[in-house]
Amino acid sequence: MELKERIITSTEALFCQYGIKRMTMDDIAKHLGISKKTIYLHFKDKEELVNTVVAEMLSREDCISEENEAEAEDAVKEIFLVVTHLQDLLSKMNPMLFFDMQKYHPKTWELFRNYRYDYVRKCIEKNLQRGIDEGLFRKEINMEIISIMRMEQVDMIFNQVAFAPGKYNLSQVMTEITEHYLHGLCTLKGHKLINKYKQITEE
DNA sequence: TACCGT
DNA sequence: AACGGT
Repeated sequence: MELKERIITSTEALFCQYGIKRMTMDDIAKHLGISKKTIYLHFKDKEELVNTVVAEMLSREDCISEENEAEAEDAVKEIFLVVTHLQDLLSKMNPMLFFDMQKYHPKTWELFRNYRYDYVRKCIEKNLQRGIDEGLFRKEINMEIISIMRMEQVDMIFNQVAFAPGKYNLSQVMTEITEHYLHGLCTLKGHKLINKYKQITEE
């Protein structure tokens, strides 16, 4: 693997484990067994490194979303796949990553926000249309409003005021909120699938 | 690696 | 004092 790629990959792993702030450029260099100077040969400053790492993670998410869409036999299943993937992702990530981004890297945070409002919302709308076409989601819904609501729901999971971290874990909150979302969305035909996939997931 | 500026 | 940057 090329050195620049190695720097990105290794930094991503460190950020996921410890957050951004706690990882100094010295730490990153040490973990790679290279000198700081070498990092600065490929990245102008820490800001640029952070940006590149996050952009890489987001572009990987694009691919996974497309895979989920193709693999799922219907729109309800697609939501289950997305949630499972998100839970897996979150379990490997230190939430500090998000807070550090917000607090110390506003440019990167904006990239992240834009991604959510452009790409993620398109995915949600596509899923809604799919579910309607398949007769699984109620066709009366306003897709724009519901897609925005769904994104806000996912944001809420991180709201530490609403969901005290010690009291609930992210997976549990995510599962509960998703189930509630599906119940408001589905037709009778869709509800049967919720129960079917729920049982499979619980096993 | 040592060093400087913030 | 600690950390980004040289």
